[in-house]
Amino acid sequence: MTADPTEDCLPGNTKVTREDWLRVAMELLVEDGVSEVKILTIGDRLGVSRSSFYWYFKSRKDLLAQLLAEWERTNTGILIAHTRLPAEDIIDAVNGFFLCVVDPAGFNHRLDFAVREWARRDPQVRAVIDRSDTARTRALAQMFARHGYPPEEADIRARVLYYQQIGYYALELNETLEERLARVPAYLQAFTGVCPRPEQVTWFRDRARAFAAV
Amino acid sequence: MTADPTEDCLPGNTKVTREDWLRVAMELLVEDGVSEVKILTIGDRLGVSRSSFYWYFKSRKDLLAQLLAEWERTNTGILIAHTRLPAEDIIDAVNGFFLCVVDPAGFNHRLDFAVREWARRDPQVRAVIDRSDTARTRALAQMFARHGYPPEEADIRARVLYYQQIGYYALELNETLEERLARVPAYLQAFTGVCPRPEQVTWFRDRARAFAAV
DNA sequence: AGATCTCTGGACAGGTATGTCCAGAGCGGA
DNA sequence: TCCGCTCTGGACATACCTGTCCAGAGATCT
Repeated sequence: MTADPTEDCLPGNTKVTREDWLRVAMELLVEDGVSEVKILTIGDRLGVSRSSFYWYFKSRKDLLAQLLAEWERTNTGILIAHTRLPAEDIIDAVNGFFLCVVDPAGFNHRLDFAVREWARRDPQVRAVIDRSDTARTRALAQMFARHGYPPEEADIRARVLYYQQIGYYALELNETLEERLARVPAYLQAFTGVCPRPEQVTWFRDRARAFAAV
Repeated sequence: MTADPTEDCLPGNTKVTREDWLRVAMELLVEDGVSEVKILTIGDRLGVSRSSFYWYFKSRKDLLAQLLAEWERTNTGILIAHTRLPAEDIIDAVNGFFLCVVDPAGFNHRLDFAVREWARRDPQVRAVIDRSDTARTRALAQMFARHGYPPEEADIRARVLYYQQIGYYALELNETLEERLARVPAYLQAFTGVCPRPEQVTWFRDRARAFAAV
């Protein structure tokens, strides 16, 4: 289904690569959750039999471990990087953080929730997530602290901001971009306690719309 | 396993009731998610064969529909009721709302997330959840509005508060009660923009600890 | 050309789920 | 007492998943 009909002349008898298996597995994880990451389903989408899978991977468990590593590398990495963008004041800093949640190439919230759901029934996955959540919250607290908030307040504001973002995505509201953008100044005020300047709101809205236009 | 050894003398050949099936199904939904709500598993826990299930229910789908209705009736009902508790000021009102998330007999966040996870792969469940989320957010906005916040600000504060709570539970942080209670004054300030009086913080902490002691 | 190495298809085994069927167990009423 | 009604156990059919095995297809190297 998703398999390119014009495959790039793979060597030998090869029809699909290990990366193909991983890519489709990740798609299924994001779209339908870990329980739907089935070797049979991926094979069907790729147009090959399951034997190919067992050539590249030891077992389904092996595949899932790769997906988890990929999640930690990308999602947590991207989020933390955005908390460290250069910023003149706290409003610009929060704007920078917001960028990664509206950027389609940034934080993948559907992947994040697929992994959280998975963790509910797998203690090892739970441990990996806990590590990421701690790192993310700390990075946000450092962001507030850099802009003059006392340690305790920086910690609380980091939690309110991070938990709220996670909560927003947990609800899967399917709001339009403009509905969200309309609330940006109010959110900035609520999260920082500071009133944003009009040009800061405009800056963020323009960047967000640019992502959507792509 | 969970079946009472001393069953209350049920009539005829009856070993378990329809309510037993529903109760254990709900336990499984809360603990392990909808994919683990299996007729075989419930039957094992009750110590009866699957035939009993098909006497009380048409199919697994039938059972799941009952569970969803039960969720909507309890979780959303309890949450909205807490937004309408009598309160002298906004701090007391938010305190009242917080009560239902620390009360073990109140809002069941594990059930809420089990249902949200379920909704990811079932559009009909999604529709039911959307209805509840809208009702919950609106009830919170009305709470802020009753205490003098202008409509737009009431809406934003409702969203920050509700999303943050959902986000907190989405992360499954497993904090201790005291860790959470230490942050209560800062949260109240962040959510309302008003500094709580010491006796208001004490009031909530005492109530929360009373629940934990049960 | 022939050997070799990589990868794939199809058959098979084993496990577990739902749903159907029917005989029969055990009270309660005529 | 015996009939009937409610509920249960166990067999059976069907489906779908993972994992194993092995023959063999197809490029590449010698």
